[in-house]
Amino acid sequence: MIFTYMCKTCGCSFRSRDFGNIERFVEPCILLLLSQKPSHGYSLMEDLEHKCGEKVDIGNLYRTLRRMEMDGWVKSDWSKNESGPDRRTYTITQEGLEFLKSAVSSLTHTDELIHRLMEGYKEAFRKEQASV
Amino acid sequence: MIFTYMCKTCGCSFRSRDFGNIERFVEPCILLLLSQKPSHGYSLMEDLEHKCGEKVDIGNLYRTLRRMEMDGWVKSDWSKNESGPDRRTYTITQEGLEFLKSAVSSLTHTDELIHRLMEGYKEAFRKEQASV
DNA sequence: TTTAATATATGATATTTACATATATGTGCA
DNA sequence: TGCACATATATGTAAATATCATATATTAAA
Repeated sequence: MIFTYMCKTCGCSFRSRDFGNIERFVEPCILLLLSQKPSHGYSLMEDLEHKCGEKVDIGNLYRTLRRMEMDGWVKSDWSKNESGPDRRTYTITQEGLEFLKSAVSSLTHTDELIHRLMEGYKEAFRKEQASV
Repeated sequence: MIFTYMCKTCGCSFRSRDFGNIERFVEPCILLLLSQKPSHGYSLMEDLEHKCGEKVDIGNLYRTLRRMEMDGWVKSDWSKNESGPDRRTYTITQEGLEFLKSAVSSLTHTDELIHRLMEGYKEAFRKEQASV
């Protein structure tokens, strides 16, 4: 999800990610899915979209999973697949469960910051909203 | 706000930003403050912490303000200061007000994704929470 | 005169994301 | 057989963003 800006000084257009993205938000989403049952990258891609509302770049997802294994939050093993290429199946670890818990806690704080901004916005633009 | 990870394969430690950060979240916070009255970088730094709960790196803040001016969301003028160095005073523009509105809208979506994750977490770990 | 607070700015580096591309297996079909 | 397509994993490159350090200058206070 990207959108385009126009530079005011030289007129060139440039691209940026859509506003509101939480850095590495996909990681607790992956961990929550894996806490229910082990899975592999391609399947997680579909579940992330349908169950978590997260459209992810598949290349990024595979790199993220390898990094999460480096971090000790998941571990992986190859599993045979009769109806297609073999799969690298990921399982959540105790450390992964602990990070998931701390991530939910951090997101509570993020949520508070969002609400603080939205409340301030509502208060500042109350009259304009009333007139609409 | 940063925290430290330990690499599981080589034992090296490395640093990352704290979890839960929203990319460029400081920008709508700045715009909301400027929608109330024009201000300058150093003063915004203090207001961002006390009114918005956002501790910002001052170097990053000045660079962000210059970028926001490039984007057309604010404009700046130098103003004399008898009790210290002169200040670059920023004023919000109509485009800035429009971006603030769209940012609040995007953050509503971000908020939904956070709540979706937190609800899923609560449901998955209900028993553990009950036993604590 | 030296220190601290105020005030703005940039250089270097690390991290994360976006987009493109490479590789390989199994299924269906013409 | 040859081809397209879905499945499946992975990496190369570049852009965007954040972190940390540092530079510069003014005013006031110790």
